[in-house]
Amino acid sequence: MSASLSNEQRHARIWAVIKRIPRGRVATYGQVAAEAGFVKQPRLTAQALRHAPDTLELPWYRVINAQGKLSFPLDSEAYRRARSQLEAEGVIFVRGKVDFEIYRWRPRSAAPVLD
DNA sequence: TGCTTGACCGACG
DNA sequence: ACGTCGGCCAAGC
Repeated sequence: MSASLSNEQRHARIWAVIKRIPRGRVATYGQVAAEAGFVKQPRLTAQALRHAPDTLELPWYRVINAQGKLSFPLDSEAYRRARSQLEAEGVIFVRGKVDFEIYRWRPRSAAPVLD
């Protein structure tokens, strides 16, 4: 990816991807980063989320880690809010984990490859 | 400027 | 099913 991209631009691209995650689906930090053009940089997604203004009203709770779990302490307010939001959208947790086979967001490829 | 810290991830033991 | 380790890279101090 371009190295001359400002962090603000990076965050903006990541926020744009997060906004595309539909109700009742989830995406991993790594998936979001890759979708935004930053392969193998899941931490950029975490960072973009930390810096996201509330006014954006991002569906932050739809971004979970690659283990299918929420990246918050079980006893935290963030965990409770994210989990109840997801459950309200129909996402089922089994032993604290979400089943990617069912709930993973599968965006349509923007550039279909034909051979 | 250099070192530590993350809302992370995949490989390995 | 864990815990550890290295890779990753911007922020904060």
